[in-house]
Amino acid sequence: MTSSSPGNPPAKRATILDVAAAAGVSRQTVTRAMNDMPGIRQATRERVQELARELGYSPSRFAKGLVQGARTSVGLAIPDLTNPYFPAFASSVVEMATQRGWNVVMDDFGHGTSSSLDAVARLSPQVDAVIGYLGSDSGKAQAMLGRRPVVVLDDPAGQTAGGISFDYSHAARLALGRLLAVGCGHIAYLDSGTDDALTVRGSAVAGVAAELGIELTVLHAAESAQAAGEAVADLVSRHAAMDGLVVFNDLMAAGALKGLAKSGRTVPDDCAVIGMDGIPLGELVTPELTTLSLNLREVGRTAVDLLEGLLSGAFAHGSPEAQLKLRHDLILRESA
Amino acid sequence: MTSSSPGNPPAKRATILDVAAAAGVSRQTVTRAMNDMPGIRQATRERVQELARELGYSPSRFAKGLVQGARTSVGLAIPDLTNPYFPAFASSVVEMATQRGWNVVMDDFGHGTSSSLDAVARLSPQVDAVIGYLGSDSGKAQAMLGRRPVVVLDDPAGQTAGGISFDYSHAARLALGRLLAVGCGHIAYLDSGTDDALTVRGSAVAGVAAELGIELTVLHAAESAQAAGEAVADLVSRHAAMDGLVVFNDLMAAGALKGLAKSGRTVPDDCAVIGMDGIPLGELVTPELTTLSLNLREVGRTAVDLLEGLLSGAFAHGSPEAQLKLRHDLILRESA
DNA sequence: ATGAAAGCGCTAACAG
DNA sequence: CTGTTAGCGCTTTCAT
Repeated sequence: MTSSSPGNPPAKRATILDVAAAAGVSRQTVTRAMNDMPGIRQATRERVQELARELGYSPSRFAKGLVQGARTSVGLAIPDLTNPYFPAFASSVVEMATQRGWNVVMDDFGHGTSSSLDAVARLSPQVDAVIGYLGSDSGKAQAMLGRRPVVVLDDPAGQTAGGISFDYSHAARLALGRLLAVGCGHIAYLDSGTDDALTVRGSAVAGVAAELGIELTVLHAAESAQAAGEAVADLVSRHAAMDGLVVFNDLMAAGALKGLAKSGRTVPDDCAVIGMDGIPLGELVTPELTTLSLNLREVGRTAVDLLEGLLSGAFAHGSPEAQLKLRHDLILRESA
Repeated sequence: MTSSSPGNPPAKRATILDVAAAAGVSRQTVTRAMNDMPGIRQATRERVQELARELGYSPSRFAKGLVQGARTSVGLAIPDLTNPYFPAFASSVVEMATQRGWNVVMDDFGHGTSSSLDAVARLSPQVDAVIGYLGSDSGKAQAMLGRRPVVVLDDPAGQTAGGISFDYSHAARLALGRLLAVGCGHIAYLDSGTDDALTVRGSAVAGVAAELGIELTVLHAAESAQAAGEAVADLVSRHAAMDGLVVFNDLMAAGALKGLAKSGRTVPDDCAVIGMDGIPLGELVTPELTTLSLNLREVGRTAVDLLEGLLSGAFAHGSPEAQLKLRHDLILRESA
């Protein structure tokens, strides 16, 4: 342990004045000692630092922020840290933010019944900006933040200061093209969600399929590997001819692989499978997953760059330059 | 967009005084309006709120924190968000912290060359406490934080306010017992790290093996699935008799499964494999991974409960009651 | 229902 | 090299 003896009650925090008094100097001298500023004798500096340590003094971040105009802190709102896609994204955001000396306050609204708006409400008093997967509530989130910029991901129509969306039509063309190329004649798409409403990805896939004259079977499952596996097993039992499958994301695709295996189908021979995301998980499953891959580091970097532009005034809030669109690459592995 | 018209420069933030002036009231009235406090006429409240929105006013968290004595904010220091174990842990910490109205500042020190100490240094000015996987630097981290408590995970000898460690001997007994029970005669353990030094887990496994009279082959690999796969493939080519394998964590175990498959070994028939962690990934790989499972929600809850006790003074910093030990369960799936 | 005064803990700008 | 003064933006008394 440090000098704080065990059992110390949650004693009132020491302030700079306590240290100054203990050292018999002014508080300015304490400031100089603590922040390694010039204009102080080395002996004084050390004595003050020592005293500060003994008193367990640490400067109030509020007082400091108030007077110095804080380092920026960004809120990161994530639906579900349990889907490996999101930590991968979070990781790159944290890295980029750290490089800039920002700090990131994380909120995961996946558990319990809380929504992205709850997350933003919790974050709002703590941060200068928000980056997040907010779904269609992003407009309300921006309203909550006022002038502070929100960068929303994957909500193409979002009314926020900045947005990053994905070119799912391009992705769909890549996937469907591949499936056609390997000779699939009966293609299905597994979307996320439990009702019949298509997600943004879903409608892009459906649109491209129509364009290509593909008769697409669409099915739905909750956004988990297990639900995906069950949905696929069910489909296979009713629709034996299916020989090509595109899945909403890699996590669900991993579940689909399981479901297919349990139904006695071999991938890719009986049925080719293409996921979406490009997370490392895809290389760990068997067979390894062919997938529409996003460069997660690029997504994180883009989000942070965009936010920086918004914060500095280089980009106007809500302007077209602040609406970016990223593309997937098709990574061929074993499943298709 | 909100009322802030596009293209607004990073104008100086509006303060409560600006709003008060615009509304022709005093700043207390603005405070009352913004915080839904009583003692203000409804009409006034609405007018002030409207003006505040128009001006893009949001209260300074520093001024507020200074005067109110902040909500607590905890730093979460994580080695690598890319290993699914850590986000799973982070997720439960975030959930528990959110329940208490705390907010969590995340730092991932996995990328670049930064260390856990760098992370703590970045976090230190921002937080009231730290929870994290800090390795053996935890003592220095506690020194950096002074009186503010550090809860370190997986550093049994750590000199911190609180600690949570794991009973690896118990885990090792479970795993080696299982391998013996399924008839393994040549057991290996794959540890994390590139030199010959054993990790805490490694020495527990070695100790129990000795206790049980097992001649254990120990190998090392960097903490990634790929490195683990290569190490195992290499071992198998030199040591064909190996028929049982315990692995440092599930991610590496997943890689080991790959390595074994590529070497033409069938799991579990040719070689049984047991991982450690119990993350969902284990159910997605083929064959599904038998593993020493930690209840991650419990770990997160325990860490946050412990921190709460430390913060409130219910537990003395560094006392034995603040050193907790958790146990793994053996979850039998397909790989052993 | 509203306003005035005081002060949270710190650092920047000047003194000395 | 050290101390004094002022003020960051807000909420808490306490008046009115």
